[in-house]
Amino acid sequence: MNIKQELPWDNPRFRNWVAVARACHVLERALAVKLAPLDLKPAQLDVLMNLYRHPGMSQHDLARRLLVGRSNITMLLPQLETRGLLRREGDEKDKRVLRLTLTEAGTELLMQALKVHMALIEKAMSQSTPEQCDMIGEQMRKIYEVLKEA
Amino acid sequence: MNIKQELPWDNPRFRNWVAVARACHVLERALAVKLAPLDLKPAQLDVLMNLYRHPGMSQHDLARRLLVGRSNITMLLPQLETRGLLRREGDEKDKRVLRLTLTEAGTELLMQALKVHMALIEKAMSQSTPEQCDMIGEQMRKIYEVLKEA
DNA sequence: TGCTTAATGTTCATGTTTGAACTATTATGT
DNA sequence: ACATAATAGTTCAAACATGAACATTAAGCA
Repeated sequence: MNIKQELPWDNPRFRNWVAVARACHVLERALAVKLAPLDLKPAQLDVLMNLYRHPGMSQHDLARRLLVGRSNITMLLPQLETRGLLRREGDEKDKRVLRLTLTEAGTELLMQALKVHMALIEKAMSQSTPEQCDMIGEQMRKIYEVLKEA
Repeated sequence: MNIKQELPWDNPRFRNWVAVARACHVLERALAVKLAPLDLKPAQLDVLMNLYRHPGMSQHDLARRLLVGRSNITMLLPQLETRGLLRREGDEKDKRVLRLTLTEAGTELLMQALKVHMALIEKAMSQSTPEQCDMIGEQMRKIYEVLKEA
């Protein structure tokens, strides 16, 4: 019985995806190290980034964008709110939802963190030509769309 | 004071990397769901895959390949060993190290899990041409090499 | 209107990941 | 040989993520 036939490692798609996953993983780890001086974790940076781009988001929307459970957000936010990085204010029309916005301090810290993040990404992506880089982004956005609801 | 100038989101490298991270994240989540019927987590699958490719690995080597702490491996292995999926045997020459190998059952389960994993990756990567796919893998391997020791 | 269903956020128990301190073993240098 | 360093693995407590059950509020519909 030839259990080994058609091994995934012979498949270019498999090997190449493994490379993607490893690159992601190693950049995430490096980011955690570089972010430590700011007393910020990658997950917290994700929160700040999303609130900057989408002020007034609800916790539910934030959870969906971060691909994370709602309870995770509930546990994550108090740390940032206590540090004065964001505000949670009840929506007037729908008393269930809490609207999230960055404070000045939150925006300030985000900008510092983005410098760190950006430097890492530059280091990683500067090896690709702009065309390659754009193509990668394009393919990845397709992948996200296909898997988002699977 | 123009804190907002030169925003990362205007930078193609940044936007494209964010797409990579999101694609990785969503595939990882989908994998966790599809693997649940086999009572296997993505982290455990990573262990099985690495032991299949590199039989006789030490726990330390495994930790380094998985980009994870050694204690994580210590906590992870007993679950798999108790299920009879792998063996841990002391090295003859160096009594500190434990050599890891898959059992028959472990190999069998790995093959089933790989079918699931492969199907997901096919779904994701089949949108790219073989040339695009190889280019992506090539760039990602470069990124891994650059960030590995940063 | 009332009743049912759905949505938002929280709580809590469980399982996972991490890093520092620890033991045991091997390597190195004098 | 002996003391010192380094290495492999474990333990433990703390941080973190997850999903189910829950309270509150809103929406749909008879």
